[in-house]
Parts: sequence; structure tokens; C-alpha cells
Amino acid sequence: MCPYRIVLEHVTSRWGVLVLIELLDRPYRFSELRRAIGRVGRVSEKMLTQTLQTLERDGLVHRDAKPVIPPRVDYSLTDLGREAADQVRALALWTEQRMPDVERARHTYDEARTRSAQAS
Amino acid sequence: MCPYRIVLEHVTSRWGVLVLIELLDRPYRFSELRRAIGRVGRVSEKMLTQTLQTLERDGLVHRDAKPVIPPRVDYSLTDLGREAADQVRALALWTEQRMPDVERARHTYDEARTRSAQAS
DNA sequence: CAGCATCCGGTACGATACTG
DNA sequence: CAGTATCGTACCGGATGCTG
Repeated sequence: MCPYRIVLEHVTSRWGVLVLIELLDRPYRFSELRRAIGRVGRVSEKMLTQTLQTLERDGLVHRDAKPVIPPRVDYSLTDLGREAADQVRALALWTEQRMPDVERARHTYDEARTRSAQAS
Repeated sequence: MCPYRIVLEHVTSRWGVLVLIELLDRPYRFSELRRAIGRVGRVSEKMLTQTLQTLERDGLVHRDAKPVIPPRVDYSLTDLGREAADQVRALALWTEQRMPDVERARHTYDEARTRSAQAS
């Protein structure tokens, strides 16, 4: 499989999308980020960790761990990450905007299928 | 979960991305589309069917089934689908472009981890 | 050719408990 | 607080066989 597709899948992954969009606003701490995303769709601690590690490895997210007690870790976007996040957010906004059209299309589709089911 | 996130996941899904990008060039028949995508990552017949149905239901893809023997079905983008596909392609192109940066970031990341593993 | 039905393995994902 | 480790499950996705 093409190497760039891997990165594309990281960026467009379920939680990757949400992480990038949230971090576009401002840096977040781990649990804080988890709560912020939680308003849209609950993410498990494990998945958030995994997603952040993947994005960090790809150079999209910067992890700043301060050696204090209790631990404090801040996540932010790198310049590269911001470029990706901008595009992802644009896509998300577009989706939100076009939701009515999608709903209408679905309704038409479902009705057509219901009819043909009745006809059988 | 927010309704628009569902659509976003359809669009950014593994095969959804590739279908949208391919259809941006021109309409495709089923098997033809499968082969076209196959150059990047093999997709099973089942997944392609499923992806196309989802995108059709969301009003992004138009399905034109001609009642002939042998069957001929053409898939194309709707206006709505083209809007989505444009954004997805932009993201894919960006990813391809920035691949060197990602590779470099990964190398740095992996090396740092190797070192700390040796230190233990 | 286009697609549906069925079975099945891998893994993505969540819940929980534990550590520094 | 910010994770790691372990376990169980649900679902993704592939392989195969069949239909119009």
C-alpha cells in the first residue's frame, strides 16, 4: 500500500480528525482534550493515547511533557499539523453545512427502497 | 454521536476517500472502479459495494443502472459529491506533498525512542 | 457483469485495573 | 494526572459461492 495513504488514514481516522480540529483552537492537556472531544463522541483513554502517539510520530502533533508532580503534558499542533488540521476542519465544516442536503438525499433513497420492497 | 460526524466518517472512510478521488476524474463502471482503486490498495468486492451504497445514500454518488444484459452500472459524482471529493483530493495531495516531512519526523521520533530504550 | 448471502479471522475499540 | 497493561467483544473486511 502507498506510504502516503497510511498518513492520510491517520489524519482522517476516527479520532485523528477530532484531535486535529480541537487542537486548532489551542493547546490542550490530555484529560482536557479528552473532555473536549467527549462533547462530540466519547473517546476511550486508550484510543486517545494511541491517536496522539501516531500523530506525534508523523510530526503533526507536538507533545510537551513537563517533569512535575503531578505530571503535566501539553499537546499542540506543529506547523505541519496545522496545515493538515486546516483542511480537515474545512471538510468538517462543509459536512456540517451540507447536512440538510444529505438528509434529504437519504430520505429519497430510503423511500425508494421501501417502495421497491413493498412491490415484491 | 453528532449526525454530521457520521457523514464525515463515510467521506473519510478507508475506501470512501479513494472512491471519491477516482470518480473525480470520470464516471466508472463497477469492476473498472475496483481495478482503478486496486492500483493503490486492493478493495474487496463487498467493501466497494458497501462504500458505494453508503455514498449513494448520502447523495454523494449517483448510480446509473442500465437494464441490459450483461448488466451495466455507471457510478459518478453528484454535485454534492464533487464538492466533497475536491476537498478530499486536496487533502490527499497535501499528504503526498508533505510525505518527506512526515518521514523525517518519524525517523527523529523512532531514533529518540530507540535511545531511551537502550538507556534502560 | 454487478451484486447479494454467508462464513470467518483479525483487529479496532472499549472497560477495567494498575503504575510513576 | 497521564498514561500502560490486560482482557473481552463487536465489527471491519476478505474469501467464497450463488443469482439475475
